[in-house]
Amino acid sequence: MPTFQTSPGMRDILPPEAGRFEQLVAVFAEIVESAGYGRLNTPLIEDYGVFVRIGDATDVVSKEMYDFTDHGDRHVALRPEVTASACRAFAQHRPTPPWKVFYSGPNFRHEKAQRGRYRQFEQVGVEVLGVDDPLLDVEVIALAWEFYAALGLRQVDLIVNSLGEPADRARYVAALKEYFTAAGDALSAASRATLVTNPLRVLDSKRPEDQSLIAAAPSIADFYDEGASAHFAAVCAGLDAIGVPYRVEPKLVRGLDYYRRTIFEFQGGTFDSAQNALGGGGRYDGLVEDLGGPATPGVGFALGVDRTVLACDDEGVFAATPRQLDAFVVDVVDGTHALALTTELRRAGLAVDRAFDGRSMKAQMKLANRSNARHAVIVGPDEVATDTVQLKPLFGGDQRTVPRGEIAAQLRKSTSS
RNA sequence: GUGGUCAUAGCUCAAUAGGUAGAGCACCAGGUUGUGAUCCUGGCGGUUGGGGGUUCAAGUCCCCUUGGCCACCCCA
Repeated sequence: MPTFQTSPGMRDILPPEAGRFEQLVAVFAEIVESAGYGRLNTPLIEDYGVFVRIGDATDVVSKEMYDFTDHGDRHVALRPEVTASACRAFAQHRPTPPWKVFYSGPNFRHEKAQRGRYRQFEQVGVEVLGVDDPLLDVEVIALAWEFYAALGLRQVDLIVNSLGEPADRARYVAALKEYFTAAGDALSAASRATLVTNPLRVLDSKRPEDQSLIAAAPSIADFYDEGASAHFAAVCAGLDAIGVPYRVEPKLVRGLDYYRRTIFEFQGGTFDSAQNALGGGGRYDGLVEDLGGPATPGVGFALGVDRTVLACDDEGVFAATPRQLDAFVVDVVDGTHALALTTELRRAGLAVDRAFDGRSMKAQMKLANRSNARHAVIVGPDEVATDTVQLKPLFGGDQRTVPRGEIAAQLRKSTSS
């Protein structure tokens, strides 16, 4: 048993899996950069207060924050998400809107881990600040949609809803409170507690005894004012126009307090568990202001990379693909010829590996095979004497003798063909 | 944080009612001295997650502990 192992909920991601994560982020970056989004890097550690705006009543803040007091006696926290940081950055630097940014990186939540749910988890996401247009909501949703499609995922469901304007939401919350309170003991004890702290979240209860009550609960759709109603209608019409399939779910609420109007969530169809959300987002028009900036509309999403990768596994898409090597140098003389050859070939722009420790030819050939290189470049006493190398294709084809000076050119030729 | 469940070689798993731990894969080395992916042979490899207890004897029973998984809480 090793003396040390990863902390609970933390994990190592080994090659080639870590490379796969990297590639996934690259796919995401390509899509959003092509749409005019620029990368934003914010600190992993922020003032605790930045994240409190996510919602005092949410567990994310009340009990799952990785917070501590630093040596300067500042109350800080590891970020549980990036949206609040992005808004803080906007308020601090005041870039000219519209400000379209994307990010990727780790976030932290101190909660009990499960598969696809770690204390340190990766997210990719976008945020746009300074635009009220519902067509932007559509663009943002479409980017996430295209991302899943680019990975090859097919079983992803898009759920959308609107929480209305703050006043609508307040009236709805009041109505919900009244409705569930009237239900009395018919509502589970746990949900009755939730009703006090965060009434909207009662709709998210998965307790069987609550389901019929939830189904008959008032619908947010009946509380929109004209503006919110028009905004949401425009979002739906936009999605229709570009052929992004979605389902309107009036009972969809999201956990964070800052959401206003449009909210959406992507669910993985292959997950046979409650942990089926791949990502989600929405509008958070008041957040920048809450963080001390000017009143600024905002919309964005965050997608969980860990679960997305699991979804890819389930659907058998986006497999890890290690770098294809051009050649593997086998030196059965003393290893120094491999040193010279790998250096020369790498300088020539080729991807090349070799063996060490003076292993037998058979062992080196096994390594060459395992490396998945296209060719083995073999150097033995005979080759040294004649200033040549053996070039052996590892995926079929005849081995041939190549003058030492031509190996780079030969390799490049067979690589490009 | 609560509950359930599991934990044996690097990996996937075996081991009758408690009786001194096995296989496959992987890895390494050979198969008449320069060539891999197949095949054959051999080898390395575990104080059965850790600690304590019951017993003549524990991988197998009990307690504690650590971690995974599942559900809940909550959330991406």
